[in-house]
This record gives sequence, structure tokens and C-alpha cells, in this order.
Amino acid sequence: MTDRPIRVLLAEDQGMLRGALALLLGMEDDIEVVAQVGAGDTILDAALAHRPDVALLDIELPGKSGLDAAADLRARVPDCRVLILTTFGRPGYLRRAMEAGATGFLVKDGPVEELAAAIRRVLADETVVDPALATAALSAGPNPLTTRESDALKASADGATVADIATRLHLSESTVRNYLSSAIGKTGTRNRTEALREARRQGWL
Amino acid sequence: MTDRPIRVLLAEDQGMLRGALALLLGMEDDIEVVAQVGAGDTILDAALAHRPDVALLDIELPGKSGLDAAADLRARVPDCRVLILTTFGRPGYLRRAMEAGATGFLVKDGPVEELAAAIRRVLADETVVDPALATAALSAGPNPLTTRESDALKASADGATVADIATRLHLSESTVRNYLSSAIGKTGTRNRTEALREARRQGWL
DNA sequence: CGCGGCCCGTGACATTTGTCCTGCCGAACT
DNA sequence: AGTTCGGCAGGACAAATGTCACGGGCCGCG
Repeated sequence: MTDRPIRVLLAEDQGMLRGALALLLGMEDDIEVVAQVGAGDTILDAALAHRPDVALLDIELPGKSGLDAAADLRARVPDCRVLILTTFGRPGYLRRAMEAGATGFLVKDGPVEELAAAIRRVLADETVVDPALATAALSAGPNPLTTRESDALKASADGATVADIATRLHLSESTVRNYLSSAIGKTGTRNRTEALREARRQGWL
Repeated sequence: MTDRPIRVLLAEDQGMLRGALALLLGMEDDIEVVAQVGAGDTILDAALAHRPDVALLDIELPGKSGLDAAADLRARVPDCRVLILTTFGRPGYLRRAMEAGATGFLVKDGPVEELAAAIRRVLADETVVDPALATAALSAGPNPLTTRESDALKASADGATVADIATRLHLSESTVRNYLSSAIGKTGTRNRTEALREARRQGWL
């Protein structure tokens, strides 16, 4: 096996984890980390410049979500497989990752040893997903929130009042209250805060 | 330098980061990772069993906060230096870490290379803290919230209603509203959600 | 001792939030 | 052509939230 090494792009905002993973992956003799980025909106450029075989993407990233970046990669760098690496195994994240064309989905718990193995399997076009998480994602059903309901929920995250949200979204206060009320109903919760938590838990935001 | 290696205890809940750091630190020839734990309430036992020279502690841990664990260690394993490793450089965290007897305070941004260096410096009883963060912590002043105000804020975190909080804290609803109102005043915010965010940002919870 | 701080509680009040109903518009599908 | 769904908005109402003024008790400090 003296093939050319697997070229990996690493996108992760936490500097220490990014550095540690890069060092560890670099020590595998069949893996080479050709690019490291800490922001979502630099992923595509880095991939175009370095042509990786596998992109290892965190989801929560500054600038642009790893899921959105995954969709970009599928369109512009189709030879590059996408492996999502995320803190939370939210059902909605997994669903969206698959729709965005990801080949694998790993959570940041679980041993580091999994990582290199997953990279090799993904390169062979094997789908790598935790089975328990997969069934959870299936049974959870799709995101019931409309675009604007999600917007209103997101905008309410930092404790903004209805008036604040209305300004931010260029809407009337009545409309905002309607969206929030509807989101509360769909999540089966009692107020915005609970609705926001539940929507996040499901990976709907 | 063929001294006996520095014995390190590693407390971090995220499996992948914990594993990666353990491997990297283990590759330094003067460092040996003698224990790894993923929960705060197992730190003390592990330290008593393995007698590390340095304990590398995350703050947000299941079971018990790394800050509380630090205080335990100072009391029961006084030869062990404490080095806090945390995601967020909140002023209040740094202050509390120092009061709990920590010798160093690192954030998870910044390069991995810092880590081994910090461990060696901490062992030599050098205080290691990012200077910018240190001045921020000083200028921020101490935590103005009383115990009960903090309790009420924490209990409101998941979207609980006043009635819920009152039940959880064995208080009357009026009292809860007073505490929340007071916390909102002290944080200079407009509602609980903002107050909670601000209190967290300052590291007051 | 008086003073201040924290704890706990009540009642009244204004504001905000959440619900429900109504309506209009455009796009998509049948 | 009709129906459904999403976006947008207004009004009316009940409930939750936040504010304020006011009590009491306890403890520590000068």
C-alpha cells in the first residue's frame, strides 16, 4: 500500500481540537492534512485550492454552517467526500447532512481511533453513521417549521423582544407573534424559550 | 533531562478531544498521562489513586464543575497543580479559578503547542494566564448576584415558568419574580433571557 | 446597639407574551 | 377553477412577566 496518501481538509473552529486532530491524522502514514480552516466561509476556497479527497467538517462554524458548506462542496468539488464531525448527534443534523450529500456523520464523543477509520471508509464510498442515531433520525420525522418560523425563533434566541425581532426581520409585531405562536404549537412547548430549545435539540435550526 | 516524567490527569468530557490530547501529551517524552476522566465527580478519586503532578481540568463537566473539583484537589491533594482548560475565557471563570487555587488558565482556542508548555510552566509554579484575559477579569469586577438570584436564573434557563422555578426552589412565586427582577436590574438587561445570557457571558453562573 | 445586607413573602400594577380569529396575496398543485 | 399552503397583518383577549412598594426575620460588622 504505497498509494498516494489520502488528502484531508479539516474544518473546525476550536483551535486546540483542530490542531490536535491535524497532528494525529498527519501521523497516519496514508493520510495527509492538506488544509485547515476555522471558518465555514473559507471551506470552499480551501477545497478549490487544495483538492482534498475528504473534507472533515464541523457543523457549528463561524461564517457559514458546515452543512451549507457541504452542499457547496458537492456542487463545486464533486470528487471530494464529506464527513461531518459534530458535537451533537441531533436527528435533524443527520438528516440535513445526508440531504447535503455527506457520506459520513461522526459525533465528537467516542474515541479518536474511529476518526481515521471513518476517513478511510468514507473514501471507499461507504456510508458511516452510528446506527442508533440513524434510526432516531428516521423516526423523528422531518422539520415541521417553515422558513419564517425558524427565522423568528432564531432571532428570539438572545432574549430579544417581539419588537426587536420585528425590526430585525422587517415584519410587523403581529406577524412575529403569529410565527412564534405557531412554532410553539408545532414543537409542543409552552413559550419561545422552550420552543427554541426543542427546535435546537431536534437540529431544526 | 532523564527525570521522572510529569504525571498528568486529564478531565474533559468530549471524548474525541480527550483522546486526542492524551495521545499528543503522551508523545512528549517528559509527560505521562496517568488518568483520564470524563466526569467532574470522578476527578478527586482518580487524583487520589494516581497522584498526578498536574490536573488538566475542563470547567463544564457532567457531575461536578471543574472549578469545584479544583477546590477539592487543593484541599485533598495539595501537591497537585491545577491547570484549567476551558472553551470560554469568561472573566468570572478566571476569577473563580484563581480563588479555587488554580495555577493556570487556558482557553481551547489557540494552538495545541501551548498546552505542553503550559504544563511544564505550571509545574514550576509559574502562573500561566493570557494577559488580555487577566486584565478583563480585573476590570469586570466581582459577581454582584446573590446566591438565590443565581439559583433563580439557572432554574429559568430551560424556559421554565415562574411557577416551575418556584416549585423547584421551594419558594413562592412572588419571591421568584423578585429575584429575577433583581437579577435583571443588576445585569442591566430587559428580561430573564438577556439576564441569563449576560450572567453566563460574565461567568457568574 | 443600630445599620446594612441577604433571605422570604405579599399585593398592586403596567407591560409583554401567547392565543385565536379574521383577512389578503401569490404560488403550486389538481 | 378550485384548493391548499406559506407569507403577512390587524384586533381582541387571557396569561405570564417584570416592577415597585412594602413588610418581616436573620446575621455580621462597626
